[in-house]
Amino acid sequence: MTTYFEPYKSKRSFDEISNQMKSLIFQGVFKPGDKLPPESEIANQFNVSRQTIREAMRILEHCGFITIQQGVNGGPLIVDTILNRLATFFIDIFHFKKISPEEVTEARFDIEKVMLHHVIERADDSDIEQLKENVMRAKEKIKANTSPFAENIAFHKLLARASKNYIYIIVIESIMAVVADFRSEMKNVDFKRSRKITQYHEDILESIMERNLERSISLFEKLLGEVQAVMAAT
Amino acid sequence: MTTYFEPYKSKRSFDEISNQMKSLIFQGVFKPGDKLPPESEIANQFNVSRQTIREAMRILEHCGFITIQQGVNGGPLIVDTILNRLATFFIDIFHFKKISPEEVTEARFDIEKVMLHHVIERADDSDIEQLKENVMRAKEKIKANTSPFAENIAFHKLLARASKNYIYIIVIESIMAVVADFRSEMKNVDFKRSRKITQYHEDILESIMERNLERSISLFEKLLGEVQAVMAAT
DNA sequence: TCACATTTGTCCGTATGTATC
DNA sequence: AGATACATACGGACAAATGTG
Repeated sequence: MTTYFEPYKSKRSFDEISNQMKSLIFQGVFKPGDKLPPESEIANQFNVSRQTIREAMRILEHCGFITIQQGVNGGPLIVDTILNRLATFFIDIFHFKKISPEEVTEARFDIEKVMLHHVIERADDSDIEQLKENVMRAKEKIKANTSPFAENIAFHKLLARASKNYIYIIVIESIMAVVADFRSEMKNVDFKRSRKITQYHEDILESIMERNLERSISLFEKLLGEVQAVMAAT
Repeated sequence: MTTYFEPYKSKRSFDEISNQMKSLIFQGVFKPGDKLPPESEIANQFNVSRQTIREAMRILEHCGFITIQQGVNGGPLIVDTILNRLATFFIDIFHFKKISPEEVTEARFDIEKVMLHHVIERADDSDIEQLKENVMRAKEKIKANTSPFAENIAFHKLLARASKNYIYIIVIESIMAVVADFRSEMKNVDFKRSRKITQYHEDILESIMERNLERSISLFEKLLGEVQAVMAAT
């Protein structure tokens, strides 16, 4: 039995309002960078109280569609932080369900390896350039005796972008957020391993520039071993 | 420059409160099924107004940690609908970023195929049983001349569970939500193709029971062709 | 069936904090 | 530095929903 009619009004006003605003954003009526009127005026326009608007704002804020600033010329600002929100959502699931690092590493490398097929095919000059810069910055950090961890994480996000498939971007971005979260709980930093990982990244980049799928896959497998060792040290 | 000290109090009270409650849930102090005190009492305990608590509740609700009921014996109830929330999040991204169905299908089958390695290895009797029931229900629907679409979607979610890796469960659950959302926007239902898809599912299940990886992969590729045809008809 | 108690949903008015000009 | 405009927060009130006697 399917329903044919939408209810005249959803149960709660703030749900109705946040949904309406969401669909305006989807339609492109509001775009990132646009400023919304202050709470009080939105309340007037919808003919509801400010409290109701505030609860709707909490929802939109949590979805990554708006941020809110206090003070003169403040108020709700349309933004696009939806990927960040998704990443924190993944981290929440991870804490809640107590997923093991081994599980994450397994799926992550599975997925990255199939993704690599598309990267080898579709990476353009801009992707290569960004990957080069990433490896360069990582090597500089190593020289300065600081950890290249952030760059090593970013390398995989850049790979996902080079696949030109947004699903991979979403998934890898989320998984790497979990990986970073794990690492942030680790006490000791293993510099030797970080250096090895950066070295593999450089080699993988080279194999991508050669469009050499076999080599890149086998390098990825070696990288996996290194990462497993790091994750096991948790 | 890293920060060493947390601020005594985060900027906004409702953020502080929702974060505190989140971590209590992570620690297992509150478990699904538990009932929280009514808003007014929570407000008293935190020594803030009811309005502040309501905004914190909006956040927790949106994260999938609580639902709220009105009336006597109502109030906030701890639940675990986090996967549903994640799925709707994916759908939002999908609408916002206007991802094409082709992109989804490509990544989906890439990922499902690597996942299949683990399914073949790890599927236990309970998984097989559930998959059997799923295919049976789909075939019954076809006999009754109704669409087995819901069952066909569920088949892939069951496969993910059989992989015994929670990352796959999360990812496939989310992607299939997007696929279902797509389909819900489609006008015409192609019964012939639905029937073929269910037939492939039955064959794939058989190959899993045989622990025959090669056969299951090749069946998956044929299934991909069928699904691509359906998605192209959007 | 009806009244009642409890709890969320919504409103108004007001005060305080904060960022900008 | 002071005025302005905005979000944050408080308290009290009533309406609507929902289970109970």
